[in-house]
Amino acid sequence: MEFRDIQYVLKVAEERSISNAAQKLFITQPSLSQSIARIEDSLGVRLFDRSKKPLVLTFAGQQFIDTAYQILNYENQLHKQMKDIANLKSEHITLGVSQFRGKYFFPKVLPAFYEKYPGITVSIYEDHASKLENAIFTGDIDFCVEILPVKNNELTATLISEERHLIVLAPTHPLNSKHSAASSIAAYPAISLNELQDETFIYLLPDSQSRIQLTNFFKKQNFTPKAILEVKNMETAHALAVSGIGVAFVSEVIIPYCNPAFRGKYYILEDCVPNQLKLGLVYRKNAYLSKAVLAFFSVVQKIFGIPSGTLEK
Amino acid sequence: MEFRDIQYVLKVAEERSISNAAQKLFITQPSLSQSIARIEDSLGVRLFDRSKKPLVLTFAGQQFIDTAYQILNYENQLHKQMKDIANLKSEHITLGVSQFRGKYFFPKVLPAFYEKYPGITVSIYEDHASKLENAIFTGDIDFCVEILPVKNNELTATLISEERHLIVLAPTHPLNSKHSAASSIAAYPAISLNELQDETFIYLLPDSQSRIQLTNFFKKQNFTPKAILEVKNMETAHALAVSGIGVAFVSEVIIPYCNPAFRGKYYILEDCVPNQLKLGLVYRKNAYLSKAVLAFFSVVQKIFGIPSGTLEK
DNA sequence: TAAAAATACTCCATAGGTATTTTAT
DNA sequence: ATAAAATACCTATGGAGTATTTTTA
Repeated sequence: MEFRDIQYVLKVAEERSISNAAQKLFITQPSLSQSIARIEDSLGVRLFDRSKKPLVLTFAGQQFIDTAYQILNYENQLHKQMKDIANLKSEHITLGVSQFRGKYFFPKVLPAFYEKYPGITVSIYEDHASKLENAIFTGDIDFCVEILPVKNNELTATLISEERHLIVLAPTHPLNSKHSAASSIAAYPAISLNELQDETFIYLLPDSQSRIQLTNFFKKQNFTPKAILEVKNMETAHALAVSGIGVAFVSEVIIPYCNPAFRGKYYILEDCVPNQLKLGLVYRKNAYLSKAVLAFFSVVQKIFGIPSGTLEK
Repeated sequence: MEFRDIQYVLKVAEERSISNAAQKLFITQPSLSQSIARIEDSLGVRLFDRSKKPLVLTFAGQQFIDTAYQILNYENQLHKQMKDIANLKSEHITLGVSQFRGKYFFPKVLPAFYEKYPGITVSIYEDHASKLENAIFTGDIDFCVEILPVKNNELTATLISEERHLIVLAPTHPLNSKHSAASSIAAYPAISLNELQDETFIYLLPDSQSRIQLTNFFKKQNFTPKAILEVKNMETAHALAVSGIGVAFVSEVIIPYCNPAFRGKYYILEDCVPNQLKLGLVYRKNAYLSKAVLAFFSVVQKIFGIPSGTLEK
């Protein structure tokens, strides 16, 4: 029993003639005669009563075509499903992102992605950065969005953007008077570590790239903050800095979303490499990336644009 | 896409290993690898992500097995249906019978048939004998039960029984005194045409075998009834004869079913060939007779027994 | 007797096999 | 280092072909 056999039987039943059916099936009559006989033999029943012309279905034949029709139905459905996936009209991807990042990433990316690939559904897995890489290995997610570099060297990444990380001071901070600070976007004035010698630094958790890279810089510069405060959330750090508790090192992405009344004064940390952190799409080395995942990557890259400037200095 | 392919994919999905699946499928690993690759190529999608061991289904693979499962489901159903028909656990036959005959035939035959072949359903097509033969040609029925011989020579028949046809007189008829007539079953006294010279004959319709054979006999004997009355139904003819309207020529089968209070006196018509009419199962020459029809034939023949005596004298 | 189906045989495409290399843990 | 999958190449089964006979309306 093969799909071909079913199609042959259905066509003969439809035409009530082996010769005519053979024509429609683009095979010869003897070949079709043999096929029908072979099918009947293998099933142990006659499907057609040849003692009449035009030939007629037996009871077994009627039952056969009823069930066979269902089979071809599902076979067609199967092919359609696969074709839709091949053409990216249907698919599903799962991606991980930190709770902090999702707020800025998805509103920027998903509308364009859904517009271009309406059939592809996206599952979002939100967790702390530390857990995302693990989720890749368990297969819970196809990839994740993270600040590079990745910790696990079984992983690799595609760079999608660089975002500046800035020192934020309270609007009332005395240091502001020393600089012509811009409080919003675009070019920020530079500030040096020396100037921040007496400040309380508001740190993120130790496993965040933002903190890792900042403290590595401090070590290289033999700089020790006067005091330290540790919080989980970058937005909390920002808010504390704006209220004058200390200084924080935050991504520029949070500024546009922040109510202007609650913004601080922003500075680029002088001579600091990590003032530009790299955002990447992270996945397993040698991972199979479905067409849908690659489609998502391409949409993300188009939206973020080719990262400008040299990053590896 | 063949059923084999589906089974291969399902087994690999189940085992999460091509090698293990190949073992279970009794083929070699390279052969199965090739098959899976061929299937994926033909569908244009990857079903398995080989970048991990044990390998894992892609989204397309999940969709595939969901639908493929349905297909195999219906394929199994199809094979079961055909097997049941081959084993006579399921089938359907349609048979024709005259309205008169059904009353005596089915109560005798169907209980035993249903007992032996509970899966075979029987459709009954009741019509006048004249229309039954036609129904065979239109395909409305597989065969019919009729008094032989058949009229159409495209048909043939299997003899199942002979039934005596008897002259019936009213219990009050003067002729009874000349014979030691038994009013019930078993041996009946003979009566000659001469004795019936002055009787009114109650005929059935001209196309009934009972009448055809009786009137042929009359012609051969140069006998002409004094008067004729024509009715459609043999039981009506019988009832009229019993009530003294005339004499009728009726099958012995009706006697046991008849209330003894309404029986007549029964005689064998002397020297008359048609006093034994042949009942047969009638079907097209060269007709395909399904196993179920043949099963029905065998049950009928067993119940009626091999017809006794010589019929062709 | 003419059209359809069955039979006899020949051929080749492809599923499956063996041997080996590549890949992943 | 080892177990699994992929690749290369070979073999043989069975579906489709042509030619012919048999059957049925």
